[in-house]
Amino acid sequence: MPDKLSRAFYARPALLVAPELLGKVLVLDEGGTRRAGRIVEVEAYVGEHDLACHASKGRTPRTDVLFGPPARAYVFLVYGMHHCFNVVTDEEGVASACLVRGLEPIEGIPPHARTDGPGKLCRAMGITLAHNRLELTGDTVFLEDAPPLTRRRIARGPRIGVDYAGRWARKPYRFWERGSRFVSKV
DNA sequence: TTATCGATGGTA
DNA sequence: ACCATCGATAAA
Repeated sequence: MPDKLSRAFYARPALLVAPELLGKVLVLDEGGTRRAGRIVEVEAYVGEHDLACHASKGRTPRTDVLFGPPARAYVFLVYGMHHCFNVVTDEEGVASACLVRGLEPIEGIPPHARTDGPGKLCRAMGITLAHNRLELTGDTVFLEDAPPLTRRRIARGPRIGVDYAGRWARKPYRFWERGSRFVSKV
């Protein structure tokens, strides 16, 4: 049984955590059901000054969890129907997170469910607002350790869907496993 | 109390 | 290219 990622793993800058998340295993364990997938695509949202980060709108009931301690889930709803799952990173007070955008199914995911996109993977895993703010050091939602990807297997580019964020939209804060078919289509 | 707007995805 | 659909947010 692999180790659960500790608080210390998350308590670092999002840009450092993001590429290291590749290859790690996201697990949802509820009511006797265990669903798991290997992370193949992530984006870093680095703080209040990052105009693409929800925290740039200030500390509100929604963004509060981003300002809190690391190792918590940040789940939000976009377009009224799609959930997106993030892990909160860095020290308490630094409102940063990593968005998981692609998963390679490992366990408990329905055979035809797709996991190549932030909304799709949440549907496949059964992640909803009910999981928002949960401690990733707990036993319901967490990440399991796995060997890091070699640098040559990691590709990097601008984040998706944040064109409104000006120069922040162009920063290469998206990381994915080169060649994986579970990376979101754009 | 009401209006605006998405860190998307499915269909055409 | 269009649009479904709803919570958060800001304006009124």
